[in-house]
Amino acid sequence: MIDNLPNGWRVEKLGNLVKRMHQGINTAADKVEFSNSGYPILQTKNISKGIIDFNDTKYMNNEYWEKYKEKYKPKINDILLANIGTIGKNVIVKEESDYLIHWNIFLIEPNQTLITTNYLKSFFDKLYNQNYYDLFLKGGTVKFISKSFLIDLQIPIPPLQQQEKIVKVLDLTSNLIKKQKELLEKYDLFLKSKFIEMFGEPVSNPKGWSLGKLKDLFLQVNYGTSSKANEENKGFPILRMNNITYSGHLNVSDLKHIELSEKDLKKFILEKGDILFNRTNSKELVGKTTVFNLDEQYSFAGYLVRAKVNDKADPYFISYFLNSDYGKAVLLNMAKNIVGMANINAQEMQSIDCYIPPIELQNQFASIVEKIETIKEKENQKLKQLEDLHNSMMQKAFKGEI
DNA sequence: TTGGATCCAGGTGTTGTCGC
DNA sequence: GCGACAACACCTGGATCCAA
Repeated sequence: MIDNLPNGWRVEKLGNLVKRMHQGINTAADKVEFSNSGYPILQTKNISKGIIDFNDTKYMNNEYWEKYKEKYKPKINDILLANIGTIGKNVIVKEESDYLIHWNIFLIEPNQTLITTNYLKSFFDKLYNQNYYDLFLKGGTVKFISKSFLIDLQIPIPPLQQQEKIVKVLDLTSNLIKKQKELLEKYDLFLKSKFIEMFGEPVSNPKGWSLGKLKDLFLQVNYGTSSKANEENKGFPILRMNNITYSGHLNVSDLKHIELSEKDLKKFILEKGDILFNRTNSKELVGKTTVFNLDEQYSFAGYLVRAKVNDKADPYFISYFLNSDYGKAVLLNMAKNIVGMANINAQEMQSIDCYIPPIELQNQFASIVEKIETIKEKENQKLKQLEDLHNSMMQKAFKGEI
């Protein structure tokens, strides 16, 4: 895995670079009883977003805390590494706080005279990005990485000063990625606030637009195909529920295909400007809406509803209306829970109350959306380039090439 | 067209077992 | 007895089938 390192570098096993490295408290083996208050026990899910998130933690009482705090309480500059679930996700402990870690997390205290916390974290991140851990998973139904794997993990070690330099370079590209993502989020926020600025809050209708129902704005509504999709790329790509994001964008990174007869082509092939509405999903996700705006020919699945607008409405206006806070609240309230799933049928969707601003104003909004979407596409390409650059830098960094 | 039922996959928490 | 590991259980999102 590691060869041809520059002068001054060496390869060392992780086990020789840490002061302590062990899993957290085994609540089952140690017969720890959880309680509703007391000291939090951090589990994998609490670090899976790359930060320490205390939401949805379990607690232990004072008796257990006193017994286990010495061993299982993280200190500043320790690294917490997920051992199960989102394996390899890790965070640096930056603040002193009273909590313990569950055994699904490894607590790692780097020996700062040999390796810096930031350098080790960068190395863990590189392995995670490369899916390296997947090669060494153990376990049956539930996979995990073992302590022996971590102890023997070979790490290229430059002098401390160079470790800091490498971290700085990698921080540079990861900060650029972070800023690029923030920029993209700002474009979305801009469009949401532009919608409110131009049309007013839907719930109060401060501009006094005429009122109606969504069905007043539709020319045609129909369900997608109920035929089974294939993964052999046969036929047309088919949009499914996972191709519509919660915020109302199309994501075609994961596609299946479907073969359509001549008769079904007209019925199930999308046209630019079609609205897609997710009728069946979990309660929170049902009602995801987007506008189809791609040049290629796509079909759509039966749990999506396609609506074509009449001359009173612009599809972007309706999509942003349904994806507004008001729209989401209406949809959440309307969704009927089936077993594990929720549903809003086409009739119910069309019965949603809405205001109807002049079509000229809606078109003006749509034109702004299209301009922003064009800019976002370019910014997304930049983001992809930055991510490629960051990955390439990580590869080079740990070979001593930067 | 609609929605109830079921299945599957992935993620995560809990419990059991084995070897040192 | 303890730690490491294996397996079971459960939850959730997503996909599909099928009867009405």
